[in-house]
Amino acid sequence: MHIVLARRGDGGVTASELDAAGMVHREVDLDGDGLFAYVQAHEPTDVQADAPEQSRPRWVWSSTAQWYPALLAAGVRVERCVDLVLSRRILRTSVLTAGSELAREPASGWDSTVVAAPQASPQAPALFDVDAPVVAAPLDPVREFQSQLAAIAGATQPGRIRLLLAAESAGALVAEEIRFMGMPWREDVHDRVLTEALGPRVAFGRHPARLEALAARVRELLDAPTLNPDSQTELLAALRRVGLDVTSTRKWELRELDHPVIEPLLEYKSLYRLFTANGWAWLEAWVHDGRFRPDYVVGGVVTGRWATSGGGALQLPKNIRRAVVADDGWKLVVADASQLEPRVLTGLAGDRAMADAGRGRDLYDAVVSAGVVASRHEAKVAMLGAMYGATTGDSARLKPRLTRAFPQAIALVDEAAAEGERGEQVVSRLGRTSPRPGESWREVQQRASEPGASAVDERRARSRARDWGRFTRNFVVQASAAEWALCWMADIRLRLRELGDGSLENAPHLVFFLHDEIMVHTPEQYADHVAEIVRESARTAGRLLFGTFPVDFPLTVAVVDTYADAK
DNA sequence: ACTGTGTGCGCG
DNA sequence: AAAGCGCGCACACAGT
Repeated sequence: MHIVLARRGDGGVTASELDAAGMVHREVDLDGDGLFAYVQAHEPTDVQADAPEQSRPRWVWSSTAQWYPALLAAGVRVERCVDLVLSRRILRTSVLTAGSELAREPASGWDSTVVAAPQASPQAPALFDVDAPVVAAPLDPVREFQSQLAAIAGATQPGRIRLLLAAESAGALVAEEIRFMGMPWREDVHDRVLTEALGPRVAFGRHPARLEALAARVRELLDAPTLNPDSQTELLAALRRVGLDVTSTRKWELRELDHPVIEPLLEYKSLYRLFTANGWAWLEAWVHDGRFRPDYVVGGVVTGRWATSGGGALQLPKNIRRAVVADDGWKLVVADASQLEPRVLTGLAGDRAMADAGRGRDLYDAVVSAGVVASRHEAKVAMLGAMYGATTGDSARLKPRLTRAFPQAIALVDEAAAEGERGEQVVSRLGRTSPRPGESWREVQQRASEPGASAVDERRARSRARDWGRFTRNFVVQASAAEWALCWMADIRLRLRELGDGSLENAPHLVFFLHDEIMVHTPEQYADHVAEIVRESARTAGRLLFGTFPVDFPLTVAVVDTYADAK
């Protein structure tokens, strides 16, 4: 059953209970507290956990980021939802629903809705702020949902798009639950890591001693007493002045140089990065009461990957992962999918040879064993290059061998690239569709095809076309991998509810997600069970995306006290 | 003082 | 080796 929640002008909420055809058969008016009680009453409890499917509601709301934090703060979890804003974005851009009224209607408030995440004080999510309009225009979520149902029903492959929307919405629930619970973060450990590397903390605006010492050493060795080593321009000039033939200050270029300044300079850059990106300022801004609360943006990347806004949760450097420590009596279960993208490509292409090669073992080792390339490193470079569209170097050189060994898989990405070069859209496994190239792209292509086109015009057009082709080549794989990860995580979330008392606070719950990796914070006694769930959910995700096609998705699973020990 | 762009580097 | 995909963030610097 679907229940649509809508805020009324008077600050209350109307719950519209829909029948199987999507028509309203009952409306209930609720105030703030009444909403919590109403939602709680409709959620399956432990006792009803195996109640029939129909009895479990799917909450339909404008956006999960808008509605769910207050429910969580009130102690109410929901099992399933429809996030209308996220769903609409998919439906309006997918080629599977391109013919629907929803896709053809002009943009409305539903498209411009800013899905504001609760900010400022994440540990105390605001309860319903009745004065804050959810959206600018009065939008009717019942009507919107019905319109989306119609679009799905008319889709060329409704099952796929339906699964995608369910996964996207489940992801939105996970993102809010992660934000609500937070990732366990030991401020004292983080401080120790920083102090060991940089020296003791100093006042705001100053640089720690170790950083200052390295900067002084660099100035001395470059004979540049006023050099600001953070200035790329100044640094490049100073390096050239001492006779170093460099074109940039990137570390992989510096690393190749033979000069006494290189070592302290590289160390300076590394420590400076730690200091600015994940130093004490970051700690103060993002960690409170022993929890880091990532600010995920679900579907924030065109491919459907999550993005973050602030906090940099997707870029936590390895050297500070020591600060992620399970609570006393708890464990972290960290799992990542091994070689997710090439395995997803295997499923997309239905490439039996590749599926057989990778079954139950490291895929890159398998490519070596098959005699395709000589080393694991080569296998990895060749595979990634094929998916990213490498044109030079070892990767491009090895590609023909990969093509001979796995013709179907390589043909799939080559075809995606060719479609992109023609300005066409490409589609993920479940229906997420790449954007059309922009106006300027089309103009460049158009100009090159006209009679008076110059060689420069043609070269530019070819170059831009190839650029876009590399994007669409990667899109089909990355977007489908993101779908696998969403299905994986959504299934983990549902299974975890069956452990412990089913609450978030006292039972295993997700605390981190990173493209192909998840982390569960769990009471110690459930850790092994959680590890098993995580593996089982990977099998489920594979079946959801690829049915009976025998591609498997092995995981690396670690039960640890600190994230740093996970790999 | 504010905004946009380029550079560099962290992650997958 | 550091190119071939997708990001966010911090800083320097140039424009206003």
